[in-house]
Amino acid sequence: MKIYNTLTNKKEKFIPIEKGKVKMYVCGPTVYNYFHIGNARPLIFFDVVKKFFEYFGNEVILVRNVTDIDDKLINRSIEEKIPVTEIAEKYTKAFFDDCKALEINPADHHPKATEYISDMINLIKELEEKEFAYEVNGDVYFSVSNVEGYGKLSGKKLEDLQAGARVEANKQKKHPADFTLWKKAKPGEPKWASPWGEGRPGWHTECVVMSRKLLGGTFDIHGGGIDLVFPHHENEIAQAEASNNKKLANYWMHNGYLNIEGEKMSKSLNNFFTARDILKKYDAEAIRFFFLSKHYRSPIDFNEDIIKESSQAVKNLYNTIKSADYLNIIDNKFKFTEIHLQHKNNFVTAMNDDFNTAKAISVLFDITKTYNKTKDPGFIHLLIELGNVLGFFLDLKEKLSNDLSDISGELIELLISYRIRLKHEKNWEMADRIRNDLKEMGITLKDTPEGTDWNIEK
RNA sequence: GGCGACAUCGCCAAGUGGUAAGGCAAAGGUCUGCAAAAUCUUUAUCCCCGGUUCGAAUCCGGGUGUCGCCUCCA
Repeated sequence: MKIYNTLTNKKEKFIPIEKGKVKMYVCGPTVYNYFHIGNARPLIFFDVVKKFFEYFGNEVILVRNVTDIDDKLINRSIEEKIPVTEIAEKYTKAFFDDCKALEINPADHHPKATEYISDMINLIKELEEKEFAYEVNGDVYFSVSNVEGYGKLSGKKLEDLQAGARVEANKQKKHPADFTLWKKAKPGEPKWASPWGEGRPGWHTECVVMSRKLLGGTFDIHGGGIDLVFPHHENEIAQAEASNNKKLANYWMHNGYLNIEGEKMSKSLNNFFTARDILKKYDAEAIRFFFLSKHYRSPIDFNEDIIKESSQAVKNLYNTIKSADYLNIIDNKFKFTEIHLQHKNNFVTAMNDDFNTAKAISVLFDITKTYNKTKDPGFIHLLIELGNVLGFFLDLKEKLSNDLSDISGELIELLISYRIRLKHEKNWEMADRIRNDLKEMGITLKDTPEGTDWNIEK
C-alpha cells in the first residue's frame, strides 16, 4: 500500500503505527452554512479510504471535527439574526443529514471545538511557557520564527511568505506569518474566560488538541482539502510539534479542488452548488462515481453533463446486477475461484497505489463485462463486494426491491399480464401503449426471454 | 513577485521508460413484433519545440496554455 505524502511529496509505503489499526484525522466542516458539492469530495474520498482499510480487516478510527466557533459563524449569526450556538446547531444537523443522503458513513468521533476550549487554553499556556507564543492586548500569537523548519509541509519559506505578503501585516504580530492562538472577544461575541482575558480560540488549535486526545500524540493519517495545507495544517504541525516534540501525523493526504467551469468554486463568483441541491437532481451514487472516477489529488471540473454521464454509468452497473436477479442470489454463499480473484487482485492493486479509484472503477466494468459473457454469478458477488469498498451498491436489498405498496405492485403485474395477452394477439399498438404509459409514470418494462421485468426509474 | 500542480480520443479519464485501460456519447451488425438490455465491430501516438535513450505520453531543457496556494482573510 502506497500513499502520496504531502510532507515528502512522494508516494510512500504505508506502515501504520500499530499493526492492524489505522488512526485518521480528517478536517471537517465549519458549520456556518450548508456544505457545497466541493466539500463533498474529501467526505466521499476519505469514506472510501476508511472502507478500503477495513476491507482488509484493519480497525480504523476516523475523527472528523466540527468547527462550531469561528468568525464565519459569528458573521452568519449576524446575517441570520440568530445566536451563534443556534447557527452551529442548525448547520451541524444539516451536515449530518447531507452526509447521510450522500451515503457517507459517519466518522467514529465528531469532536466539536467548543467542547475542547479548556484543552486548547492549556495547550496555549504550554506554548507560552515554552516561548512559542506571546500575548499582545488579549490576543495570543504563535511565533513561527521560533520553530525550526516552519513551512515543511507546504514547502514555503518564511522569507518568501514575507516577501509575497499581499495583505497588510497585523502590526501586533512580531512576524507576519505568526498566527492567532487566542482571539480577544469584541463586545457581543461569544467568549470564554482565559488567562489572557475573555475570547475564543484561534483556528488551528482545535485540531491539535482534539486529535491528541482522541488519537494520541502521533497518528497515522491526517487528511483534508489541498487548500488546508497552508496555513491550516502547517500551523497545526508547528504548534503540535513545538509543544510535545512529536510528529503530529505520519502521512498527510490532500484531495484536489472542485472547480466549476474551470474556475474555483467560490461564493463571490456565485458559482457554487450546495450538496443538497445537487442531490435533488442526482443520486448519491452518481455523485460518488463522478468524484471517484478521477484521482483524488487532481483538480476536478464540475458540470452537469459529467454528472449525467456518471449517472448513466452507475445505471449500467445496476442493470447488470438486476439482470442477474441479485435479490435471489444475495444470500447464497459464494466461494471465489482463481478467475474471480484475478479481477479482485486488479482492483486491490489499483487501490494500493495511492487509492487509484479511477482504475478500480474500471475493474468493476471489467467484471461486469465478464459476467455478461459468462453469466457466472460469482462475478456479481465480486462486483458487489468490491463496489461496496468504494461505497457503491450499499443497502442493495432496499434499492432493488421496488418501493411500492403491495397493491400498486400487483396492479403493475396485472397490467403486464394483460399486455402479454395483447402481445400474443399481436396487438402491438395496445401493448406499446401500456408500456409507454407506464414509462411516463416512471415505470420501465423490459421484455426478456424469461418474461417481463419492471423497474421504477428515478 | 514567491511557491506549486496540470495539459492523453467528441466529453470524462487511467497509464511515470517498452510501444495508448475504462466510462459516457456516436456509427454499424446480431438479438427483439418494436423497444430496453446484452453482445460484436469502428474512432487518439498523448499541447508545441529540442535533447537523453535501442526505445518516451512517461526522463531533461525551453515554450505555450489552464489552475491553485501565499497569513482571522472576502
